[in-house]
Amino acid sequence: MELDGEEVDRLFHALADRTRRDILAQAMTGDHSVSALARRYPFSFAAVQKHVAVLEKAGLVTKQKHGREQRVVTNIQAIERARTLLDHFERLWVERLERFEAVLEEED
Amino acid sequence: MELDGEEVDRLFHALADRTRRDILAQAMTGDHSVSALARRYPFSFAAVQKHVAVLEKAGLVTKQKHGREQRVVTNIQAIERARTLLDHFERLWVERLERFEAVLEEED
DNA sequence: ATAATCTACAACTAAATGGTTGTAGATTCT
DNA sequence: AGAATCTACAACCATTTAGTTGTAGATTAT
Repeated sequence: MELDGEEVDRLFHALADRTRRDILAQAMTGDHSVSALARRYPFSFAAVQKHVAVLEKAGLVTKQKHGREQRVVTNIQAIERARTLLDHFERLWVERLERFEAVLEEED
Repeated sequence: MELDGEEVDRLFHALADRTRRDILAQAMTGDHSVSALARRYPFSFAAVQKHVAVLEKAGLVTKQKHGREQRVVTNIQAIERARTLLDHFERLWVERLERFEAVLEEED
């Protein structure tokens, strides 16, 4: 598993904004159109539309057309992906600790 | 647990850069000074120093002075924190699924 | 003592980010 | 048919970001 790549950049960058995290949380709990989401924030429709686009490029959401509306649907796999990446970081740390403990064992 | 706040912004933003993720991975596997880290990248010392500062403000690393060196040490709790935040997102999604399933049960 | 190394920080630049307004095409409502 | 709604996208602006070079203070090595 690679910890580099622009895909990962986009994923964490999308999560690094309060409004986008809130939009994502909204989309997690129910289906909302872009304009329904936009009404919840003190920003223009276009601003919220851009945030959704950032989430979409990060793979965190997709859009489904329903008539004139565009429903924002979460992609739970992208969250799993982010978690897996963090797990790999943690493992590096744990493995180092284990190596350290192995050395202590030898010293006995 | 809050999913908002500038602290969280800083955390995910720090992770949203390939070089910083790599620096973090290096710091996870062993102790390195800032200049030792800087030598591994095709950037100036100052650039790497800034990346470390971003990681530090995000709480992902701390610095420990050893003589003229500054050792970069990871703070595993910050990674745990990020994982916990992602877990909360996932839970929103799962809870929604459960509500949905409960409705289906009722219909029987 | 002097030179080399490590760090901190300021000043600068180009590009990206997050917001705005405005225009225009689809779709739905009356 | 005409009005209202939803979306897409361009153009613009202010701020932040990620890089640079340069200067200066502390510490270590010769």
